[in-house]
Amino acid sequence: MAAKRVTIHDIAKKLNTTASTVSRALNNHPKISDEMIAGVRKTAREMGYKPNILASNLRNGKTKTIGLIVPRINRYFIADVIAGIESITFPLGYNLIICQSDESLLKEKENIKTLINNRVEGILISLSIETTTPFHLQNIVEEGIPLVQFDRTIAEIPSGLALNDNFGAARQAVHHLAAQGYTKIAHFAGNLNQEIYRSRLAGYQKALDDLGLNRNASWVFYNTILYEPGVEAAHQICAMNDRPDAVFSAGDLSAMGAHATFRENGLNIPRDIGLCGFANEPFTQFVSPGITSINQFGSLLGKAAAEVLFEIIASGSPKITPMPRRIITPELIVRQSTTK
Amino acid sequence: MAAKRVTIHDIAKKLNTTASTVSRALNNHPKISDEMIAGVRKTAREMGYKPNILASNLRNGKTKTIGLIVPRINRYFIADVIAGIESITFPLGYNLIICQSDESLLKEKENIKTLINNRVEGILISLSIETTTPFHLQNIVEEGIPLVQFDRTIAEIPSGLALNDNFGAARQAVHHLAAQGYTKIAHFAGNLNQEIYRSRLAGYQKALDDLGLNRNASWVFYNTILYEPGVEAAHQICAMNDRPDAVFSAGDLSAMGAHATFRENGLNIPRDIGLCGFANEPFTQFVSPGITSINQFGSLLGKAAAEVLFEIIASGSPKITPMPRRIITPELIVRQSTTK
DNA sequence: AAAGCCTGAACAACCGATTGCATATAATTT
DNA sequence: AAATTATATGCAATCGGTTGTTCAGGCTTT
Repeated sequence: MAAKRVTIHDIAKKLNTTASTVSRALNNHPKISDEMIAGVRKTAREMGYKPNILASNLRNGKTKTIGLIVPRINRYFIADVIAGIESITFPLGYNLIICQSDESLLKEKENIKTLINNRVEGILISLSIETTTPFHLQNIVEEGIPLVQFDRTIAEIPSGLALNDNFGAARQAVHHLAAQGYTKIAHFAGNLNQEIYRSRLAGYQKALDDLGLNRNASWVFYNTILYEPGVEAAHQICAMNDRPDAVFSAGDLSAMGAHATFRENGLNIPRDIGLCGFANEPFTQFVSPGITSINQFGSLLGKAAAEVLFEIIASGSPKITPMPRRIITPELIVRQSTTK
Repeated sequence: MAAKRVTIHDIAKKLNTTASTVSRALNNHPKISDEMIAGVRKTAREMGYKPNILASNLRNGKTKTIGLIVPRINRYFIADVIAGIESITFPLGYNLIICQSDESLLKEKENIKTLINNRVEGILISLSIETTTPFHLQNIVEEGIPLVQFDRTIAEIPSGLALNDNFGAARQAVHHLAAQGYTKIAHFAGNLNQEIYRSRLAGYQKALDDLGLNRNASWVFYNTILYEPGVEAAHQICAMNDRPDAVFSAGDLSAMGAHATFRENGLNIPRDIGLCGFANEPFTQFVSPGITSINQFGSLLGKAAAEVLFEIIASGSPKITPMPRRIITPELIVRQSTTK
């Protein structure tokens, strides 16, 4: 059983030729006779030859490997993104090394070191929540490794980008709420260290301005994307004198927390209060009333990120001007929670 | 700018020594003087030396790479499993090559070929839905590559295993339903080509027998794990004269379809009909009433699978008797849908 | 028929790290 | 002081492909 791997030298010996000829024959080199090619092919098959990709890569200075760093794999959205990335890299013969930063800057740095040591030909990264400076990313660029940030990104570094149009999507969501007759719109924001949540907040604010609606500072709740903070914020809203009549949340989980809390407090969704989430998690369609949300097309985002990376790789230099970027337009999925 | 990678030869030249000494120094070989070690370390750092893992692996005949084949990455459960696997492999310095079979036997075969060509040191696989014969897996074993199946498995092949106790969990769920006073229990089964769904069905049947309850053949619905089939089956149930008073589904999505359909038809859950799913998808806790389900501990399963693989690898032979296996005990999460 | 050209294959170096064996120098023993 | 042993390093082969250069033999050209 696999006692010993067959090499091109073994094939060469059997055919009384040399390894170089076998190598060229297997690669359809033009200067090898057709009979030789056929013969090598045949015995290679008979002997169960499998090329050693390591040796080939060592010689060629390639690794055919892409590194991927994500905060955590077990989120629906991220899993979808990974699926999209894989669908691009695998057919091209590239391997994917997947690392989790566990939302820790320290682990993210370690991951980067590992990937550099593994001589990956490119790195795809969605930043940890603790990442607010780009210094460790600088290492990647200095090593000459093509870099693409996706979803959670930071600006002060030259890299490819694959992003959702968070600003536009947020703006669209608020416009939708207004079109449904809601005028006092609150926002559950995320951690403003992160670009994506700043963009969603900005989109929300821009829409209010567009519409001439009131920007009430006490209607914006920060760090409110998980379930419990959503419950908490909803309680506060219920207790307000001048209560908002709609919530646009930067995350579905907090929207879900609010959903449950509003109903417990006897508020009817969508009549008394409208509710819109972000991410289109599967549960948004199953609860009753269904929660309007924003589909991020994770798989598309993953594909876009991988494509941008291969663009950079193909260019031969890790630094092109301008660095390529791809913006995915999310889709507003309207459900009962916002349709009066 | 990474113009050129620093090698041990470069370090050797700078120190007027040889590559072998540098190599030994970096590996703390006992016969190298402390000053030499310190000196090499220092200049290595100064020159920005990064070991070329490819060359090292080629020389050692190792690849430090594990292959993973899953039907599809974008399911919550699978993502969780991958996270678990990664948490074991990464700290050990192993890379993961992740492949998706897209539920296709053909792609699964291709994936296996790719992984063998990549000289992975082990393969973790959860089978595609089309896979009913083990012939292609046989190739892996013949190549001497340690193999572990997890979640979706097939019996007729010697391999490590990491499984949920589907039989026991199903049985427990039905016992729970009976304890709540339900006596006419239906089952939504999956595709019986797959061991996991056969086990769940068997656990269901065993529980009925344990309890002396009626095994009514028309109360078992096959290929009913997705949403739409769940809706369909629920309609059929509503139309029955002798209607079941509870459903144990082998999947959460079909349970969700039934949940919606029963309510549309004016049935009260849990009073008129009990409902239990399988997988503990996030939405089961958010809908109202919450759906009792079975938590599969994907992350634990992934860790178990990886650990079993490393056991086999450590044994030095891909075939040990008996092949190691690990059974994860899922947990019944009781919610309102089954508590009268 | 001699010179030149083509074609196809062999030779050998190389990618970068590892390691068994040989060896020079220093340290120890008698 | 000569012989033995230790210690630290150098040498060279190796892992398995790849590729620039060389070379042998047959074919064409004039």
